[in-house]
Amino acid sequence: MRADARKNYDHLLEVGREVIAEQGVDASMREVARRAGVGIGTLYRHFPTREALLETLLRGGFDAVTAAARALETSAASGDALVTWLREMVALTYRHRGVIASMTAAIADPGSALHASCVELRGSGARLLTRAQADGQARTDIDGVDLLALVSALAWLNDQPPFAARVDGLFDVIARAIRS
Amino acid sequence: MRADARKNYDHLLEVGREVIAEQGVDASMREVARRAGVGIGTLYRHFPTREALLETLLRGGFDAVTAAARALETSAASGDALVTWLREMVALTYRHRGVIASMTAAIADPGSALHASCVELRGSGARLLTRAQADGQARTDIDGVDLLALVSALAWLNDQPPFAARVDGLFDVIARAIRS
DNA sequence: ACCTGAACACCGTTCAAGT
DNA sequence: ACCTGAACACCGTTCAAGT
Repeated sequence: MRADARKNYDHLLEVGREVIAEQGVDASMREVARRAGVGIGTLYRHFPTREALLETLLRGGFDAVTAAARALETSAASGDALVTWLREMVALTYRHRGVIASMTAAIADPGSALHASCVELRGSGARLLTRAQADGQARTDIDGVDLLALVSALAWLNDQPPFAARVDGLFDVIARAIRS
Repeated sequence: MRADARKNYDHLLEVGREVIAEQGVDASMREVARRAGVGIGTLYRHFPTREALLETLLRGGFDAVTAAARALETSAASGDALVTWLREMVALTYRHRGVIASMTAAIADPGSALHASCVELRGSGARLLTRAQADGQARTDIDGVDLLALVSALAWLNDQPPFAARVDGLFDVIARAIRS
């Protein structure tokens, strides 16, 4: 990549992160280009679709949680490990408003650039769940998909102004239900 | 209202219901006008904002659930009555994809035409919860807002293709958590 | 190679002009 | 009174033209 292109690429990512932090994942691509002081065509040259920009922005955070989950797999208390994962997932979505919608869309669409990261994320939670279930630390009538659904639901609540303040308490309700 | 205006009004509502059923609450107003065979200005004359059309379309269903909840308040088993209300709420949102987002937006915005209906809906659930709590049929560390949050989360899951198939099972997880 | 911005096909909403 | 559709200010995305 040419030096000027590299500079634009990096700057677009930086500005993109800023704008998404302010306005959520539905922020306008044109707005990103404008703020980056770059033609809209330049943005689309580097990121052929808005999902492509989002993907580059979000993958890091997703993979970090997956990595953290790997570490949790060998921790002592399997029930606590599971709840810690839940908490990290909610925190992840807290950092980027609306990200959970991107995640469920990516899971549903194998063609999405975020698909692999999301499937791994789900797998990391599923392994923690299985271990907790084997230890009698989690109810056995749910699986990894249900787990992701429950954490996604909490994340969604976090994005809804009338409910955001309740998420801490609701987290406990859900966490206790999972540990039953 | 003049006869021709009345006809347009009714037809717009009918077509609007159709389009929202097909495409969810994010459907295009222009599409509604086109299908109704009417100028876009005519739609905006009758419904000054997309929320106004949505409100007219949704209020009936909301108020029906509120009315049903009133009847449940005097039913025998307070715990079962609460779960029945939960089930009706999820069914309500099942009928119109995406309606739950309109509901939380309406709750957050007192200026919304749907605000009153939604607040009443929340109140109807809160009364059923209070009664169940008094009977020892529901956990006492949640209130009406938490209840609406949980049912909204289920409704949201119902709108997400990767999770929709799991909602029945997850409903039980949540319902049991509430009755604890 | 890379950048630019006009162009295309959309959107919600407004409003001057017609009946 | 009411209807119409061009107009405005947006959007995501594409692409011919420039450097």
